[in-house]
Amino acid sequence: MGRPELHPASAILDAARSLVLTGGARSATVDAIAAESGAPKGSIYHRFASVDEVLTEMWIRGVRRSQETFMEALRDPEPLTAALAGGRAIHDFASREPADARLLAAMRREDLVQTVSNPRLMRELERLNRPVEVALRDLAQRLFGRASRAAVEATVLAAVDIPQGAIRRHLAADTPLPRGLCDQIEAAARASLARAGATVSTSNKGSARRRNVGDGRAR
Amino acid sequence: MGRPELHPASAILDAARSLVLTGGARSATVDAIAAESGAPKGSIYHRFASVDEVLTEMWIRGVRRSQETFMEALRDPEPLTAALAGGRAIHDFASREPADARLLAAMRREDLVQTVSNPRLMRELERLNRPVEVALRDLAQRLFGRASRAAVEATVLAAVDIPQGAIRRHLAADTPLPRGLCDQIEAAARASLARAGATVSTSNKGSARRRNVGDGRAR
DNA sequence: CGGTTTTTAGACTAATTGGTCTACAATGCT
DNA sequence: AGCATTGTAGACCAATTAGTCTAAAAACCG
Repeated sequence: MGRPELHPASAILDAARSLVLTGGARSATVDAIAAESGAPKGSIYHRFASVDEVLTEMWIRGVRRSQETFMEALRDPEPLTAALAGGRAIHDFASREPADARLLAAMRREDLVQTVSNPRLMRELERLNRPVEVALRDLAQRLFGRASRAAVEATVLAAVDIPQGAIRRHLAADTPLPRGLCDQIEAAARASLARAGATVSTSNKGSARRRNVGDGRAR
Repeated sequence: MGRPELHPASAILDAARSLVLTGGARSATVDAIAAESGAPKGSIYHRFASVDEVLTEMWIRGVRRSQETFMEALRDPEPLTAALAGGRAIHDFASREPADARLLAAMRREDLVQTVSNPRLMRELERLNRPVEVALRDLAQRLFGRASRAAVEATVLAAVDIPQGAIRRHLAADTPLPRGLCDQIEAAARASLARAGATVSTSNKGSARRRNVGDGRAR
């Protein structure tokens, strides 16, 4: 029913993403998005209430896409395997979807929260990461036998922060990920967890046994 | 000689940085910088040719500051110690200079290069990282006995990417770095280097001996 | 003091930007 | 065909933005 769309929302988001990637967040104006996508301003405002919404939806789309495989990886029954698979999922997503991965490396949630006014999008931004946080909490519990702040932090470090740090420079430079990086990420994540095992345990006064993260001596 | 300055350049850069940190790159307009710093537009344009120059100088200042201690750390005669000290320097800089560290976590060089027109600043942006690259190349040579692409990549991963990845989330959220993070970074960096030792060596057909990075078996 | 230099101060202009509005084109339905 | 619906198209407007310009303030110097 109705006229078929010539410039789908996804194409507009793609154009916005392309602009952000090549010219920074400041260059993604409505006119620039219109020029880049070929869609007239009318069509853009027909789908989105404002530029902020375009940018926010663009970012949310990228996060959702990246979360899919990551969450899947975390479901592995063996917690250490799950943590390392999470890192691998982040690495692989960067190879498979470079545009979205580069976007997530270039923009942070914090950059959007300030400007968004639409309450629906605000809530969405707030809740977007909840499932991942829950999954990581659960993984921390399985890894360390508890979900204390230190345990969760160590889990996020190994499964998210180290992998993201390892790929970020290559995403920014738009160069392929070096061979062997994946293995180095895994080794780094493994070692950080082992090292955290000691810390988390010592703050535990010895009540609950450590699990699955080695003896806490990194070497 | 001449009227004393009421609004020094550094204060204007501070205001710009504060805006970028709290409202994203889009919110750092001349008027906003003027309001934030208290300096009138005239004073801003008296010192800087354009907003782009303000943002670029602001970023360059932050990079310079962060490079100082990092380069110092890399000078350690023992290469493995130097690499780990580099990571520690990045970690410590984030605690000591949170504003600049947060800025560097929020903005990338790539976001500036596109918009800068001043040739002096363009060259400065290009050369800014050279000394660090040279030092890292040298460190790779000392660590792996060569400065192949793989060796340099592994060195940068351990000394820069992993530490930066470990602190980025905390900088974005403006929360203090967790206790024990520094040790976990060190363990991760150490393991990534050990793992890279194997890769770098196998691509070497066995001619030059590995040095200083363990036997290449992470565990 | 009068002259010079540097900075402040902000009114002003031109361009860009976000956003609105109306006319119309292309489809499905009856 | 006639009508409802959905999307295209871009002229148009108001607000913001970058950047200019002139006047004067505040220091130093001889």
